[in-house]
Amino acid sequence: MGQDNKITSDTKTKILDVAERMTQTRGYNGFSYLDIADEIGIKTSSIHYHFKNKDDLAIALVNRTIDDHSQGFDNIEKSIELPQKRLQAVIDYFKGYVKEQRFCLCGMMALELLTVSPKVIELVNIYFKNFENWLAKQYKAMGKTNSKALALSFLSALEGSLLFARLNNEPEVIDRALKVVMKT
Amino acid sequence: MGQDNKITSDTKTKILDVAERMTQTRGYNGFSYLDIADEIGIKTSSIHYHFKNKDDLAIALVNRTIDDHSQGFDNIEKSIELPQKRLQAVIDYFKGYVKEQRFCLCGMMALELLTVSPKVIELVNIYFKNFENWLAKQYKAMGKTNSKALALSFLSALEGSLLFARLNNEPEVIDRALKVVMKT
DNA sequence: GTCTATATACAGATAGAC
DNA sequence: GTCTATCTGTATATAGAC
Repeated sequence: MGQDNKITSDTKTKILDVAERMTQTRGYNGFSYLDIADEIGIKTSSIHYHFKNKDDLAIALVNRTIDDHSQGFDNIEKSIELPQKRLQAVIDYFKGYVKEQRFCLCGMMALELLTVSPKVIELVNIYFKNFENWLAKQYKAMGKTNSKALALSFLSALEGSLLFARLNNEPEVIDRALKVVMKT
Repeated sequence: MGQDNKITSDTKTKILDVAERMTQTRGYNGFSYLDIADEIGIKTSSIHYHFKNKDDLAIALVNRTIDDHSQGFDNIEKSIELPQKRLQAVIDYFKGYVKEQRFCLCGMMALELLTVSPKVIELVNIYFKNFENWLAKQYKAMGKTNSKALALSFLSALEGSLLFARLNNEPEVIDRALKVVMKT
């Protein structure tokens, strides 16, 4: 989903890229500025220059994901005609997380709810509202009257099955878990 | 699910109780021995006496949850006749987590996959296998031929919807998300 | 079984030189 | 924009007294 073309490779972007991956793989409380700095080959004070504190970094991460996935949804709609196939494209995108042992960034943040700032949680909610609305739009285009309910079921099954798929490195678990909401 | 009757109140049990709640609310990387000690009113060295290191604590937590939920499943089968109602009992149990801002303990551990020991992950897998098998058993009792697939769908939707229900303190989200797998 | 005292390591963060 | 140096706080953990 979104652009795979990370053109820029300035420090700020590198920091975001590494922090994003670490948040998805280890959780937001599972890595430090030193972890990022060491991987990039800079000092922690340089990270503080770009992101005054870790909370700023979290906000930047979620904001970037909101934008990135928003573009991703647009791209899917432009390139794929059938709503059903569009949903499958989303599934395939998340299946791609499994091999890298990534979880959904906003899902991870949502789970760390009580340890991050309210601003981050507010943004996480925006991310999921966007996601849910887009899914409902697809179900509506499929002629479903209960499109909102189906969108919630899809999203829940997606996040939950991603948890299990990642646990044992079995991407196909996602397909199996979502079969019910795909042929409803 | 399981026994609500925590009879013993010795230090070891108190530690487990607090650590369990903190793991479910803040994540396993979201609290320290000092957090536990302060809440109970003891010193961190006393925790180390009962659990040599934090990994031992994690293992004890997951083992206790496996036992507790195993009993819970037995109790549900003994007290409820209809498989459909049994599934609803499980849903209601997890809905109870929401008001306390708890997530599934093993789900949380599964998400922190790369920051906990292999032994913990092994136990988390056992927990979910037990859960899945019990669910499949209920679906089979309902006359479903695809009981294994339904069990996976149920479990995925449960974990995923719990994430969203907890995010905004809306227990009913779980019911809405699971409607599809409940009337399949 | 719980404490005090202590050790080592690392966390997030800032001041100021270059 | 990145560095060195430093600060304060906290993490996990151990030794040994009581």
